[in-house]
Amino acid sequence: MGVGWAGDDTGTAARILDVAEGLVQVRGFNGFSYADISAEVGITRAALHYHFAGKADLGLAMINRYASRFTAALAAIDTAGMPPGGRLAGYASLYLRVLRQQRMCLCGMLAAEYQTLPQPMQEAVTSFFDANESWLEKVLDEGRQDGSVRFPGTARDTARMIIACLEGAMLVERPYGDTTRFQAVVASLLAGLTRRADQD
Amino acid sequence: MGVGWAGDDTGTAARILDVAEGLVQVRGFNGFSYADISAEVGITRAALHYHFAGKADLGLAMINRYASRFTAALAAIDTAGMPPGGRLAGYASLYLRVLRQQRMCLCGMLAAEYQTLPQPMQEAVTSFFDANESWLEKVLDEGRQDGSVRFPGTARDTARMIIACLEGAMLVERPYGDTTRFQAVVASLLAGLTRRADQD
DNA sequence: GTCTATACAGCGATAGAC
DNA sequence: GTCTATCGCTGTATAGAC
Repeated sequence: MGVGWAGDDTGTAARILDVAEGLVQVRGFNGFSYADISAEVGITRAALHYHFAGKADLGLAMINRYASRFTAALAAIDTAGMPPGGRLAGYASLYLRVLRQQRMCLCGMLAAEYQTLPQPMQEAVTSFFDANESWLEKVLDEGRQDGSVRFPGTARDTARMIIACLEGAMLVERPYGDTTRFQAVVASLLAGLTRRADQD
Repeated sequence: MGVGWAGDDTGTAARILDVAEGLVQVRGFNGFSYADISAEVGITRAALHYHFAGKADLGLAMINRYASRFTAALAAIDTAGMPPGGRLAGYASLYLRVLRQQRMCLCGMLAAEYQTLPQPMQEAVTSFFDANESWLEKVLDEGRQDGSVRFPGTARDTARMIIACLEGAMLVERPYGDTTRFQAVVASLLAGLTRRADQD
Protein backbone atom coordinates (compact mmCIF):
# COMPACT_ATOMS: atom_id res chain seq x y z
CA MET A 1 0.00 0.00 0.00
CA GLY A 2 3.01 2.27 -0.56
CA VAL A 3 3.40 5.50 1.38
CA GLY A 4 -0.25 5.66 2.48
CA TRP A 5 -0.84 5.52 6.22
CA ALA A 6 -3.95 5.12 8.26
CA GLY A 7 -5.71 8.44 7.93
CA ASP A 8 -3.98 9.43 4.71
CA ASP A 9 -6.58 11.43 2.87
CA THR A 10 -4.79 12.24 -0.37
CA GLY A 11 -3.50 8.87 -1.67
CA THR A 12 -5.25 6.52 -4.05
CA ALA A 13 -6.73 4.44 -1.24
CA ALA A 14 -8.39 7.52 0.19
CA ARG A 15 -9.75 8.56 -3.21
CA ILE A 16 -11.19 5.08 -3.61
CA LEU A 17 -12.84 5.34 -0.20
CA ASP A 18 -14.23 8.77 -1.05
CA VAL A 19 -15.88 7.53 -4.22
CA ALA A 20 -17.07 4.26 -2.71
CA GLU A 21 -18.52 6.06 0.29
CA GLY A 22 -20.57 8.33 -1.93
CA LEU A 23 -21.80 5.39 -3.96
CA VAL A 24 -22.87 3.45 -0.88
CA GLN A 25 -24.63 6.46 0.62
CA VAL A 26 -26.65 6.90 -2.56
CA ARG A 27 -27.10 3.38 -3.90
CA GLY A 28 -26.32 1.05 -0.99
CA PHE A 29 -23.58 -1.52 -0.50
CA ASN A 30 -25.39 -3.97 -2.79
CA GLY A 31 -26.12 -1.27 -5.35
CA PHE A 32 -22.65 -0.43 -6.58
CA SER A 33 -19.73 -2.36 -8.07
CA TYR A 34 -15.98 -2.14 -8.44
CA ALA A 35 -16.68 -1.06 -12.01
CA ASP A 36 -18.49 2.03 -10.71
CA ILE A 37 -15.54 3.03 -8.54
CA SER A 38 -13.10 2.23 -11.30
CA ALA A 39 -14.88 4.56 -13.72
CA GLU A 40 -15.00 7.45 -11.28
CA VAL A 41 -11.48 7.14 -9.84
CA GLY A 42 -9.86 6.47 -13.20
CA ILE A 43 -8.04 3.23 -12.50
CA THR A 44 -8.93 -0.33 -13.46
CA ARG A 45 -10.87 -2.81 -11.36
CA ALA A 46 -7.73 -4.88 -10.89
CA ALA A 47 -5.93 -1.92 -9.35
CA LEU A 48 -8.73 -1.53 -6.80
CA HIS A 49 -8.00 -5.03 -5.57
CA TYR A 50 -4.43 -3.96 -4.84
CA HIS A 51 -5.68 -1.40 -2.33
CA PHE A 52 -8.61 -3.40 -0.95
CA ALA A 53 -8.42 -7.16 -1.44
CA GLY A 54 -12.19 -7.61 -1.51
CA LYS A 55 -15.39 -5.65 -1.27
CA ALA A 56 -15.73 -6.63 2.39
CA ASP A 57 -12.33 -5.10 3.22
CA LEU A 58 -13.25 -1.93 1.39
CA GLY A 59 -16.55 -1.78 3.23
CA LEU A 60 -14.99 -2.19 6.64
CA ALA A 61 -12.33 0.45 6.00
CA MET A 62 -15.09 2.77 4.81
CA ILE A 63 -17.18 2.44 7.96
CA ASN A 64 -14.17 2.84 10.24
CA ARG A 65 -13.12 6.02 8.51
CA TYR A 66 -16.68 7.35 8.59
CA ALA A 67 -17.01 6.56 12.28
CA SER A 68 -13.70 8.32 13.03
CA ARG A 69 -14.91 11.44 11.31
CA PHE A 70 -18.17 11.32 13.18
CA THR A 71 -16.40 10.94 16.51
CA ALA A 72 -14.24 13.93 15.66
CA ALA A 73 -17.33 15.96 14.79
CA LEU A 74 -18.94 15.12 18.14
CA ALA A 75 -15.74 16.12 19.93
CA ALA A 76 -15.80 19.43 18.06
CA ILE A 77 -19.36 20.05 19.28
CA ASP A 78 -18.29 19.36 22.84
CA THR A 79 -15.34 21.71 22.50
CA ALA A 80 -17.52 24.58 21.29
CA GLY A 81 -18.90 24.97 24.81
CA MET A 82 -22.57 25.13 23.92
CA PRO A 83 -25.47 24.37 26.26
CA PRO A 84 -27.14 20.93 25.88
CA GLY A 85 -29.89 22.24 23.58
CA GLY A 86 -27.31 23.77 21.27
CA ARG A 87 -25.33 20.56 21.21
CA LEU A 88 -28.44 18.63 20.21
CA ALA A 89 -29.02 21.10 17.40
CA GLY A 90 -25.38 20.70 16.38
CA TYR A 91 -25.83 16.96 16.33
CA ALA A 92 -28.85 17.27 14.05
CA SER A 93 -26.92 19.59 11.75
CA LEU A 94 -24.41 16.80 11.10
CA TYR A 95 -27.26 14.82 9.55
CA LEU A 96 -28.46 17.82 7.59
CA ARG A 97 -25.01 18.26 6.08
CA VAL A 98 -25.14 14.70 4.73
CA LEU A 99 -28.68 15.05 3.43
CA ARG A 100 -27.73 18.24 1.58
CA GLN A 101 -25.43 16.07 -0.53
CA GLN A 102 -28.52 13.98 -1.28
CA ARG A 103 -26.94 11.12 0.60
CA MET A 104 -28.15 8.81 3.34
CA CYS A 105 -26.12 8.38 6.52
CA LEU A 106 -23.59 5.66 5.67
CA CYS A 107 -24.46 3.54 8.68
CA GLY A 108 -28.18 4.12 8.23
CA MET A 109 -27.90 2.77 4.71
CA LEU A 110 -25.85 -0.18 5.92
CA ALA A 111 -28.38 -0.83 8.70
CA ALA A 112 -31.00 -1.40 6.01
CA GLU A 113 -28.75 -3.93 4.29
CA TYR A 114 -27.49 -5.29 7.60
CA GLN A 115 -28.44 -8.93 7.04
CA THR A 116 -26.49 -9.08 3.78
CA LEU A 117 -23.26 -7.63 5.20
CA PRO A 118 -20.14 -9.58 6.21
CA GLN A 119 -19.88 -9.88 9.97
CA PRO A 120 -17.02 -7.39 10.53
CA MET A 121 -19.08 -4.72 8.79
CA GLN A 122 -22.11 -5.59 10.89
CA GLU A 123 -20.15 -5.09 14.08
CA ALA A 124 -18.76 -1.78 12.89
CA VAL A 125 -22.28 -0.55 12.12
CA THR A 126 -23.66 -1.31 15.57
CA SER A 127 -20.55 0.20 17.17
CA PHE A 128 -21.30 3.41 15.32
CA PHE A 129 -24.80 3.58 16.74
CA ASP A 130 -23.59 2.65 20.22
CA ALA A 131 -21.15 5.57 20.15
CA ASN A 132 -23.85 7.97 19.00
CA GLU A 133 -26.15 6.77 21.73
CA SER A 134 -23.55 7.24 24.47
CA TRP A 135 -22.75 10.75 23.36
CA LEU A 136 -26.42 11.76 23.23
CA GLU A 137 -27.16 10.15 26.57
CA LYS A 138 -24.50 12.30 28.18
CA VAL A 139 -25.89 15.49 26.63
CA LEU A 140 -29.45 14.60 27.64
CA ASP A 141 -28.49 13.88 31.23
CA GLU A 142 -26.75 17.19 31.44
CA GLY A 143 -29.72 18.99 29.94
CA ARG A 144 -32.16 17.35 32.31
CA GLN A 145 -29.97 18.34 35.24
CA ASP A 146 -29.79 22.01 34.32
CA GLY A 147 -33.48 22.00 33.34
CA SER A 148 -32.96 23.03 29.73
CA VAL A 149 -34.07 19.68 28.28
CA ARG A 150 -37.20 17.76 29.27
CA PHE A 151 -38.06 14.21 28.34
CA PRO A 152 -39.98 11.28 29.81
CA GLY A 153 -38.20 8.05 30.77
CA THR A 154 -34.48 7.41 30.60
CA ALA A 155 -31.84 9.41 28.79
CA ARG A 156 -30.77 6.22 27.03
CA ASP A 157 -34.20 5.56 25.53
CA THR A 158 -34.53 9.20 24.53
CA ALA A 159 -31.08 9.07 22.92
CA ARG A 160 -32.23 6.09 20.88
CA MET A 161 -35.40 7.94 19.98
CA ILE A 162 -33.38 10.91 18.71
CA ILE A 163 -31.13 8.69 16.57
CA ALA A 164 -34.17 6.86 15.22
CA CYS A 165 -35.90 10.12 14.37
CA LEU A 166 -32.90 11.63 12.58
CA GLU A 167 -31.99 8.47 10.68
CA GLY A 168 -35.63 7.91 9.79
CA ALA A 169 -36.10 11.50 8.68
CA MET A 170 -33.13 11.17 6.32
CA LEU A 171 -34.46 7.87 5.06
CA VAL A 172 -38.00 9.06 4.39
CA GLU A 173 -37.37 12.66 3.36
CA ARG A 174 -34.48 12.08 0.95
CA PRO A 175 -36.83 10.82 -1.81
CA TYR A 176 -38.65 14.16 -1.69
CA GLY A 177 -35.43 16.04 -2.41
CA ASP A 178 -36.39 18.98 -0.22
CA THR A 179 -34.20 19.52 2.84
CA THR A 180 -36.71 21.92 4.41
CA ARG A 181 -38.96 18.94 5.10
CA PHE A 182 -36.14 17.33 7.06
CA GLN A 183 -35.46 20.55 8.92
CA ALA A 184 -39.10 20.90 9.93
CA VAL A 185 -39.09 17.36 11.31
CA VAL A 186 -35.94 18.11 13.30
CA ALA A 187 -37.54 21.31 14.59
CA SER A 188 -40.55 19.31 15.81
CA LEU A 189 -38.28 16.83 17.52
CA LEU A 190 -36.12 19.43 19.25
CA ALA A 191 -39.09 21.59 20.21
CA GLY A 192 -40.61 18.58 21.96
CA LEU A 193 -37.41 18.17 23.98
CA THR A 194 -36.80 21.79 24.92
CA ARG A 195 -40.31 23.20 25.39
CA ARG A 196 -41.26 24.65 28.73
CA ALA A 197 -43.74 22.75 30.88
CA ASP A 198 -46.62 25.10 30.09
CA GLN A 199 -46.30 25.12 26.30
CA ASP A 200 -48.36 23.89 23.31
CA MET B 1 -52.34 -14.99 -15.67
CA GLY B 2 -55.04 -17.66 -15.47
CA VAL B 3 -57.72 -17.51 -12.81
CA GLY B 4 -55.82 -15.12 -10.57
CA TRP B 5 -57.44 -11.75 -10.01
CA ALA B 6 -56.29 -8.58 -8.38
CA GLY B 7 -56.26 -9.35 -4.70
CA ASP B 8 -56.06 -13.13 -5.17
CA ASP B 9 -54.01 -14.28 -2.24
CA THR B 10 -53.80 -18.01 -2.90
CA GLY B 11 -52.57 -18.31 -6.50
CA THR B 12 -49.00 -18.62 -7.66
CA ALA B 13 -48.64 -14.90 -8.29
CA ALA B 14 -49.57 -14.22 -4.68
CA ARG B 15 -47.14 -16.83 -3.38
CA ILE B 16 -44.42 -15.22 -5.45
CA LEU B 17 -45.27 -11.83 -4.00
CA ASP B 18 -45.26 -13.26 -0.47
CA VAL B 19 -41.79 -14.69 -0.86
CA ALA B 20 -40.40 -11.69 -2.74
CA GLU B 21 -41.81 -9.31 -0.13
CA GLY B 22 -40.07 -11.15 2.67
CA LEU B 23 -36.81 -11.16 0.76
CA VAL B 24 -36.95 -7.43 0.06
CA GLN B 25 -37.83 -6.61 3.67
CA VAL B 26 -34.79 -8.56 4.86
CA ARG B 27 -32.22 -8.10 2.09
CA GLY B 28 -33.42 -5.15 0.03
CA PHE B 29 -34.57 -4.92 -3.57
CA ASN B 30 -30.96 -5.10 -4.80
CA GLY B 31 -30.14 -7.94 -2.41
CA PHE B 32 -32.28 -10.75 -3.80
CA SER B 33 -32.72 -12.45 -7.16
CA TYR B 34 -35.26 -14.44 -9.13
CA ALA B 35 -33.22 -17.50 -8.18
CA ASP B 36 -33.97 -16.83 -4.49
CA ILE B 37 -37.71 -16.66 -5.12
CA SER B 38 -37.55 -19.66 -7.43
CA ALA B 39 -35.94 -21.81 -4.73
CA GLU B 40 -38.45 -20.84 -2.08
CA VAL B 41 -41.61 -21.02 -4.18
CA GLY B 42 -40.59 -24.20 -5.95
CA ILE B 43 -40.89 -23.14 -9.59
CA THR B 44 -38.22 -22.21 -12.10
CA ARG B 45 -36.96 -18.73 -12.83
CA ALA B 46 -38.57 -18.87 -16.25
CA ALA B 47 -41.98 -19.49 -14.70
CA LEU B 48 -41.57 -16.37 -12.57
CA HIS B 49 -41.30 -14.33 -15.74
CA TYR B 50 -44.70 -15.60 -16.80
CA HIS B 51 -46.30 -13.99 -13.76
CA PHE B 52 -44.12 -10.88 -13.60
CA ALA B 53 -42.37 -9.94 -16.83
CA GLY B 54 -39.48 -8.23 -15.08
CA LYS B 55 -38.19 -7.43 -11.63
CA ALA B 56 -39.58 -3.91 -11.94
CA ASP B 57 -43.10 -5.23 -12.51
CA LEU B 58 -42.78 -7.57 -9.57
CA GLY B 59 -41.54 -4.72 -7.40
CA LEU B 60 -44.39 -2.41 -8.32
CA ALA B 61 -47.04 -5.08 -7.69
CA MET B 62 -45.40 -5.78 -4.35
CA ILE B 63 -45.54 -2.18 -3.16
CA ASN B 64 -49.12 -1.72 -4.30
CA ARG B 65 -50.27 -4.81 -2.46
CA TYR B 66 -48.34 -3.77 0.65
CA ALA B 67 -49.84 -0.28 0.54
CA SER B 68 -53.36 -1.72 0.20
CA ARG B 69 -52.84 -3.84 3.28
CA PHE B 70 -51.53 -0.87 5.20
CA THR B 71 -54.50 1.26 4.20
CA ALA B 72 -56.82 -1.50 5.36
CA ALA B 73 -54.98 -1.70 8.68
CA LEU B 74 -55.38 2.05 9.20
CA ALA B 75 -59.07 1.80 8.42
CA ALA B 76 -59.38 -0.98 11.00
CA ILE B 77 -57.79 1.26 13.63
CA ASP B 78 -60.27 4.02 12.78
CA THR B 79 -63.18 1.59 13.04
CA ALA B 80 -62.15 0.40 16.51
CA GLY B 81 -63.31 3.73 17.92
CA MET B 82 -60.25 4.47 20.04
CA PRO B 83 -59.20 7.91 21.30
CA PRO B 84 -56.34 9.62 19.37
CA GLY B 85 -53.65 8.41 21.77
CA GLY B 86 -54.83 4.82 21.33
CA ARG B 87 -54.84 5.17 17.58
CA LEU B 88 -51.25 6.42 17.66
CA ALA B 89 -50.31 3.39 19.74
CA GLY B 90 -52.15 1.17 17.26
CA TYR B 91 -50.23 2.77 14.43
CA ALA B 92 -46.92 2.05 16.18
CA SER B 93 -47.98 -1.55 16.78
CA LEU B 94 -48.22 -2.07 13.01
CA TYR B 95 -44.50 -1.40 12.84
CA LEU B 96 -43.80 -3.65 15.80
CA ARG B 97 -45.60 -6.51 14.08
CA VAL B 98 -43.25 -6.19 11.09
CA LEU B 99 -40.14 -5.89 13.26
CA ARG B 100 -41.12 -9.04 15.17
CA GLN B 101 -40.66 -10.91 11.88
CA GLN B 102 -37.15 -9.42 11.84
CA ARG B 103 -38.13 -7.45 8.79
CA MET B 104 -37.84 -3.81 7.83
CA CYS B 105 -40.89 -1.87 6.63
CA LEU B 106 -41.05 -2.60 2.89
CA CYS B 107 -41.22 1.05 1.93
CA GLY B 108 -38.57 2.03 4.45
CA MET B 109 -36.22 -0.47 2.85
CA LEU B 110 -37.12 0.80 -0.61
CA ALA B 111 -36.62 4.39 0.55
CA ALA B 112 -33.00 3.51 1.30
CA GLU B 113 -32.56 2.12 -2.21
CA TYR B 114 -34.74 4.84 -3.72
CA GLN B 115 -32.22 6.17 -6.23
CA THR B 116 -31.70 2.73 -7.76
CA LEU B 117 -35.42 1.98 -8.26
CA PRO B 118 -37.37 2.24 -11.52
CA GLN B 119 -39.54 5.33 -11.56
CA PRO B 120 -42.94 3.65 -11.07
CA MET B 121 -41.63 2.05 -7.89
CA GLN B 122 -40.28 5.38 -6.69
CA GLU B 123 -43.69 6.99 -7.09
CA ALA B 124 -45.40 4.14 -5.25
CA VAL B 125 -42.98 4.53 -2.34
CA THR B 126 -43.62 8.24 -1.86
CA SER B 127 -47.37 7.66 -2.22
CA PHE B 128 -47.17 5.24 0.67
CA PHE B 129 -45.55 7.81 2.91
CA ASP B 130 -47.97 10.50 1.81
CA ALA B 131 -50.89 8.31 2.82
CA ASN B 132 -49.34 7.58 6.21
CA GLU B 133 -48.75 11.24 6.78
CA SER B 134 -52.33 12.22 5.96
CA TRP B 135 -53.75 9.63 8.30
CA LEU B 136 -51.50 10.67 11.17
CA GLU B 137 -52.18 14.35 10.58
CA LYS B 138 -55.87 13.72 11.00
CA VAL B 139 -55.35 11.80 14.25
CA LEU B 140 -53.02 14.47 15.63
CA ASP B 141 -55.41 17.29 14.83
CA GLU B 142 -58.17 15.46 16.61
CA GLY B 143 -55.96 14.78 19.61
CA ARG B 144 -54.89 18.38 19.87
CA GLN B 145 -58.50 19.48 19.72
CA ASP B 146 -59.68 17.24 22.55
CA GLY B 147 -56.50 18.00 24.52
CA SER B 148 -55.26 14.41 24.73
CA VAL B 149 -52.24 14.98 22.47
CA ARG B 150 -49.75 17.86 22.74
CA PHE B 151 -47.13 18.84 20.23
CA PRO B 152 -45.36 21.98 19.06
CA GLY B 153 -45.80 23.25 15.50
CA THR B 154 -48.07 21.80 12.85
CA ALA B 155 -49.77 18.41 12.84
CA ARG B 156 -48.21 17.76 9.46
CA ASP B 157 -44.64 18.22 10.69
CA THR B 158 -45.37 16.14 13.76
CA ALA B 159 -46.86 13.41 11.57
CA ARG B 160 -43.65 13.37 9.56
CA MET B 161 -41.67 13.24 12.78
CA ILE B 162 -43.63 10.20 13.97
CA ILE B 163 -43.11 8.38 10.66
CA ALA B 164 -39.41 9.23 10.75
CA CYS B 165 -39.08 8.03 14.31
CA LEU B 166 -40.83 4.71 13.70
CA GLU B 167 -39.07 3.99 10.40
CA GLY B 168 -35.75 5.00 11.90
CA ALA B 169 -36.30 2.90 15.01
CA MET B 170 -36.96 -0.15 12.85
CA LEU B 171 -33.90 0.64 10.76
CA VAL B 172 -31.52 1.12 13.66
CA GLU B 173 -32.90 -1.37 16.17
CA ARG B 174 -33.38 -4.35 13.84
CA PRO B 175 -29.62 -5.13 13.86
CA TYR B 176 -29.79 -5.54 17.65
CA GLY B 177 -32.46 -8.22 17.29
CA ASP B 178 -34.25 -7.16 20.46
CA THR B 179 -37.75 -5.77 19.97
CA THR B 180 -37.87 -4.34 23.49
CA ARG B 181 -35.39 -1.68 22.39
CA PHE B 182 -37.83 -0.65 19.66
CA GLN B 183 -40.71 -0.65 22.09
CA ALA B 184 -38.85 1.58 24.53
CA VAL B 185 -38.14 4.08 21.76
CA VAL B 186 -41.81 4.09 20.79
CA ALA B 187 -42.75 4.60 24.43
CA SER B 188 -40.44 7.63 24.61
CA LEU B 189 -41.98 9.03 21.46
CA LEU B 190 -45.59 8.55 22.54
CA ALA B 191 -44.92 9.74 26.09
CA GLY B 192 -43.58 12.98 24.62
CA LEU B 193 -46.81 13.45 22.71
CA THR B 194 -49.29 12.58 25.41
CA ARG B 195 -47.66 13.88 28.60
CA ARG B 196 -49.49 16.42 30.67
CA ALA B 197 -48.15 19.97 30.75
CA ASP B 198 -46.63 19.62 34.21
CA GLN B 199 -44.72 16.38 33.65
CA ASP B 200 -41.06 15.30 33.52
C1' DG C 1 -48.66 -22.56 -16.31
C1' DT C 2 -44.40 -24.65 -16.01
C1' DC C 3 -40.51 -26.70 -17.98
C1' DT C 4 -35.42 -27.06 -20.30
C1' DA C 5 -32.11 -24.67 -22.47
C1' DT C 6 -29.73 -20.77 -23.47
C1' DA C 7 -28.31 -15.98 -24.40
C1' DC C 8 -25.72 -12.28 -22.74
C1' DA C 9 -24.27 -8.79 -19.54
C1' DG C 10 -22.37 -7.98 -15.14
C1' DC C 11 -20.19 -9.36 -10.92
C1' DG C 12 -15.93 -10.06 -7.70
C1' DA C 13 -11.57 -11.84 -8.05
C1' DT C 14 -6.90 -13.58 -9.80
C1' DA C 15 -2.51 -14.18 -12.73
C1' DG C 16 1.13 -12.27 -14.62
C1' DA C 17 3.40 -8.50 -17.51
C1' DC C 18 5.24 -3.89 -17.05
C1' DG D 1 0.98 0.67 -8.39
C1' DT D 2 -1.34 -0.10 -12.47
C1' DC D 3 -2.21 -2.60 -16.51
C1' DT D 4 -4.46 -6.50 -19.80
C1' DA D 5 -6.61 -10.66 -19.93
C1' DT D 6 -9.37 -14.01 -18.18
C1' DC D 7 -11.79 -17.12 -14.93
C1' DG D 8 -16.09 -18.79 -12.73
C1' DC D 9 -20.25 -17.41 -11.14
C1' DT D 10 -24.65 -15.10 -10.89
C1' DG D 11 -27.81 -11.76 -12.72
C1' DT D 12 -32.21 -10.90 -15.66
C1' DA D 13 -34.47 -12.24 -19.52
C1' DT D 14 -36.08 -15.03 -23.67
C1' DA D 15 -37.37 -19.07 -26.97
C1' DG D 16 -39.75 -22.86 -27.62
C1' DA D 17 -41.40 -27.61 -26.02
C1' DC D 18 -44.96 -29.73 -23.19
